[in-house]
Amino acid sequence: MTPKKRITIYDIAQKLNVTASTVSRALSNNGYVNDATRQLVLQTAAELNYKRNTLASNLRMGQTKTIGVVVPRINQNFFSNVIAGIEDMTYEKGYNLIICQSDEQHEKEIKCVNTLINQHVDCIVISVSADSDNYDHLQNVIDQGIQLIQFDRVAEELETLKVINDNEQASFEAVSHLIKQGYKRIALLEGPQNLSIFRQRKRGYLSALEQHGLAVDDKLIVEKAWTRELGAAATRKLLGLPNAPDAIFASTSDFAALGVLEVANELKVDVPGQLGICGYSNEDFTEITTPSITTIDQFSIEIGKAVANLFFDELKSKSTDESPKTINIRPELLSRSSTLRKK
Amino acid sequence: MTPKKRITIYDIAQKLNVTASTVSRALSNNGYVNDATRQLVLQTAAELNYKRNTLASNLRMGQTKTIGVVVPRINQNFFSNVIAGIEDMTYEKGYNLIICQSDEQHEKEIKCVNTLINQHVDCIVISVSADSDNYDHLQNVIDQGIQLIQFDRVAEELETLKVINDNEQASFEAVSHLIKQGYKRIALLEGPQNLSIFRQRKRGYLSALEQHGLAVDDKLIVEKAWTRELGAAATRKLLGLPNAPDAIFASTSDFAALGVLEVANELKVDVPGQLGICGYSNEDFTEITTPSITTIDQFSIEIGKAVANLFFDELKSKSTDESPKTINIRPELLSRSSTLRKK
DNA sequence: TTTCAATATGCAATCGATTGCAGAAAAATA
DNA sequence: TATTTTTCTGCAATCGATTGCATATTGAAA
Repeated sequence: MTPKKRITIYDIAQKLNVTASTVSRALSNNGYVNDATRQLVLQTAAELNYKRNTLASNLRMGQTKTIGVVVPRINQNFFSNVIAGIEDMTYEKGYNLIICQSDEQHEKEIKCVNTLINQHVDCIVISVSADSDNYDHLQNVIDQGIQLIQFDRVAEELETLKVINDNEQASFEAVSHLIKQGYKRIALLEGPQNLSIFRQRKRGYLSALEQHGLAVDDKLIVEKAWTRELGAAATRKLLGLPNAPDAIFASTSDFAALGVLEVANELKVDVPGQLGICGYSNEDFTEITTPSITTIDQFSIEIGKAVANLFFDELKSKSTDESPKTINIRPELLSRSSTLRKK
Repeated sequence: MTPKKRITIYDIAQKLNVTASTVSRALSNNGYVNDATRQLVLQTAAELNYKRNTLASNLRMGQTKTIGVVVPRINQNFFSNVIAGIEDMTYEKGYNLIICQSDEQHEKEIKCVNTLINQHVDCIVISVSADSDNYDHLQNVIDQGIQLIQFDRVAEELETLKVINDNEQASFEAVSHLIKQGYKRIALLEGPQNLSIFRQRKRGYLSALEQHGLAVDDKLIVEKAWTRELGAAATRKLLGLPNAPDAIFASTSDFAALGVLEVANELKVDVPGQLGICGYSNEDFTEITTPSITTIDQFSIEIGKAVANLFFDELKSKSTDESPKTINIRPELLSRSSTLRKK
């Protein structure tokens, strides 16, 4: 790779015996330029294969038309769908996405956010990592005057734009559904309680039990069971209890639910007959397993679109006085075979 | 959002009664700076919450420490894993990734590439979209002096660094495996033949048949069946033939294989007894289906790492004379239940 | 013909960080 | 003490695009 000299507006200017100002105006279609001159510039630019240096332009304009996205995992269905949703809306408007992965690590999340700040992105979109409990880095984003939008896993205490699911409601519905199907001892696989979404899901679980007059049994609540492996391990333990559950609500993720299902199949426990299983987030595979897994659709693509729309709305309005908006996307329970005892 | 004035090195300089040069040297640890001064600068920078403006820095340095990645779909397992692999290696070295999605559209791919060129990324990594057959935009990348690395779906005629799978070999092995399992009429779901990977896979299929003395039946070869839906449709057609196949090699993707399996299950065709199914690329779900699907692991994360390593190697060597390297990652056949007739 | 507005282009500063060169100060050597 | 070397800091240019202001030209209206 010879680091070739790139063509700049000065090269075009020189060739046409005009100044860079004129070339710039012609290219950006800004201000007065003689039509003949403009045509010449455009033509020469094409001939020389000129590419605008976005760095220089952005530096001058103080605006990058770039949105930074920080998610725990790029390759998790929910997140990649949200990203796809964002991309869908921002692409048309000529915005770019820089995508970072926090790997569920607080330290890496901080680094990602700082990089994005340094890159002068116009907006940072984030779903915080599991082991985050300090949000100085996000406060920082705000202090730097960068638009901050949180989605799904949000730090509630920060006053920012947010796009969230009604997790408590969805969780309530899921557990109510299980109860209506005749399940009586419903276990909960819960996520890290420093994340509000998992607190909300637990709340939904508890209030559904209460509303239907079922007692809460702490032995049926398993902490931090949110991977396939942890879901499997939890299931082994739960099914070994003297008074085993007849349903497991994997409020953490479908991956956990998959772990549950696999152990159930292995132990020849009939699903949904002896054990009901409900997951969360409608990963693709939930439809394919035998039996298919009841889960909750979060409308991930819509979340992404909502994020993008929030950003553009805010751009237009510029109103600082109102308190920041929160968009609530209503999730939907998808009842599938893994919980359908009654037809 | 009040677009606040950000702190620059000039602000720090002013506060300490030195020049920006000194501040810059202190912050980047470059050249001579008195130790006391350096400490002061560092401290003041922290106090004022200074963030380096990467745009300005990059403009000056002519290097962005950013790698652009263009893939057809972010949310396809194979690609997100490759990205994860790249990220893994580049993150340590302080490189950023800008990720773009071509949505399998040639036009969008061109736009993505141009944006990345404008952004002055140091390297562009790409797996071309399905409907690409013209590679001027890639030639352009090279002409602009930007390192270009192709992976998986590559334009063979372009002399660039490449990381590929031995598709022909893998395909050959898969079909040989089917033959050894006693399947005699093996259908092929083939991908768009403008992409070399699909041509190679077809070649592997053909040579395996030939080598084992099986005749090629054109009726068993279905064009462009590479989504779940198309795979399903193809299967319906194939199974309706007077002389139906006893195995289907979905060389396009596991999604197509899934479509095949679903139709087989629906029609109560026994898999692997009456019909063998083999997919391609080891998507997560292939392990979960009933029966699990035989497929080919492409070692996607390794591909990503290889890409990153190629880039860094090239950075070091700067040797232009050699012809560009191609790294061949050997894929591996994973035989699972969907093809195991004999134990 | 005079006057004013519209159009076209250039000049020079700006965005923020970096760096070669030069001069000054400090330290090391003769 | 004189001389050389090393360290420290400032000046000013640079990266490439944009834009306010000034000047020049053209055309239209008075």
